[in-house]
Amino acid sequence: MLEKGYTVLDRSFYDRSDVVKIARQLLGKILITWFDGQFTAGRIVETEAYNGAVDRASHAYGGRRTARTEVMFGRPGTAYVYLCYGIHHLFNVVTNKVDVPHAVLVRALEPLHGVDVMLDRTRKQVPDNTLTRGPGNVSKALGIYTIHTGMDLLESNMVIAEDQYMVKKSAIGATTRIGVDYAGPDALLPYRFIVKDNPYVSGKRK
DNA sequence: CTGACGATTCACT
DNA sequence: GTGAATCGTCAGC
Repeated sequence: MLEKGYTVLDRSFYDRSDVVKIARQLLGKILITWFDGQFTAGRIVETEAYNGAVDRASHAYGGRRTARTEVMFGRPGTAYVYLCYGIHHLFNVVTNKVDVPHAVLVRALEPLHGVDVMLDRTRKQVPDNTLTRGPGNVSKALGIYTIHTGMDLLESNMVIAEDQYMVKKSAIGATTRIGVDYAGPDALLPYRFIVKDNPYVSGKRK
């Protein structure tokens, strides 16, 4: 099912303690879904790290464990999808060991496969750089909804893979996270990673 | 049970 | 730059 040359990331990639490092290393990796026989994939060009219990910007701040946040306490490599503003579905991948609620939000992709399907799902006419720009658009283009929360990204029809492509270190930028002003001092942390100059990267901040 | 609100996006001024 | 859309989640009563 996977394109030749794509390798699904192993559990060990996610099963590490430094979520900030994982967020940075996810740049250049490929998010793939094949729902209803429709294959869509894009290269990750923007991520944000959410550092669990000690991060005021995280849903799991203070170890808050509820029905919604429960998947973040689960196995590394699990999808955490939730509804934001009653409209947008945001896709994250859970990292670190069980009971440590780390997660990385995928904020933007560069489309690789299934652009026609993405256009259909987003009801757009032209494949411009807004197609998979911003976390709400990423999920919409790939067909990701809250029903997919808890899915294993190693053994399902939604995975993160890699190929030979590598993002140059000099092309990676780190900034503060978007839309987390409520997090006080933690809003200032450089936990957002982007591929500089990529047209699919969201936001106006550098 | 109720109310306030959000890891956003888009149309409009 | 401003504001609406829209609903699940969660704290509080």
